Amino acid sequence: MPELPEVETVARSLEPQVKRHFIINAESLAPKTVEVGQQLWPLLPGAEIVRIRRRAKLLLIDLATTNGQRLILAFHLKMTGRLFVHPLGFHPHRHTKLVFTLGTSPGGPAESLLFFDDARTFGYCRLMRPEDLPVWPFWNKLGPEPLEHSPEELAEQLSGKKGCIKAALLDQTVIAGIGNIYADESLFRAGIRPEAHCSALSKTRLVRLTNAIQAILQQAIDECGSSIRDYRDAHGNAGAFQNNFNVYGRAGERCKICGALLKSCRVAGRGTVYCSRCQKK
DNA sequence: GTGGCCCTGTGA
DNA sequence: TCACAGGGCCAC
Repeated sequence: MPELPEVETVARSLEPQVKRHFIINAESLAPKTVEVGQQLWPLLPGAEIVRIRRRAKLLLIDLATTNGQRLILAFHLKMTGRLFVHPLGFHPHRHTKLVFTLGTSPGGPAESLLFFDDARTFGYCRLMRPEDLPVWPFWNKLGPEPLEHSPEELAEQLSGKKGCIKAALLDQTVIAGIGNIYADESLFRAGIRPEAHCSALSKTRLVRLTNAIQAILQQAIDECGSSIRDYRDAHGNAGAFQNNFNVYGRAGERCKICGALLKSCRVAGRGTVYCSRCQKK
């Protein structure tokens, strides 16, 4: 569920709570959650949290160890991953995968707890050195950030692709950070059918689409993301953008623009909702 | 290209 | 009870 706006919101809400804090202890309650980097785990105690940032749907925690080495904790929240800061004494529950004990000096005392919870266990974390990032295939292949390039540049990314436009939007190597919700919402706003072939779309329509992507992602960030059921920011607050959905989750309801019944189908293996009157191939 | 897999909570 | 939700990866 967390897509670009949700991960951005988590990063923004997490940073003021943990930046310049030190990891006193790092405990993994579910070994599979740490996909890569268990051998670096002993370096975590004493490490300072320098920065929280986002790339695509990844949340990155930049760390400086006691001997000045840099480390990166990369989280993919997938559908149900959450990062929360809790007061000391807060107990892990059945979905808690990682517990970081934090303090404001390297040797303690402990002052707060950072939990990584994940009900569906699709999420993961990788502990890496900075030089490991560019040789991580997933990272290496990520496409451009949709809010850091012009609509024309993003349209160019989509223009040569084979297959349907929704599959291209979900492909993280084409444009990074878009998932099922924002793909459907962007296609609706641009008046394009999800199953339209990229090759059949004019440059004008592709630019209309990339403009829609930018507007929707920015509005979603401004509203702290979309909360369907699981997603919360690092304070536990829900987002508000779900109130603006035109199509996602509204199959069988009326189009807000034309009143037609919204249709659902499967495109690129994902549940897809669209308006057959407002959206053309 | 599609479909299965990972996994659990939800709702019909 | 069971379909469904879905990001990324993999086999086909």
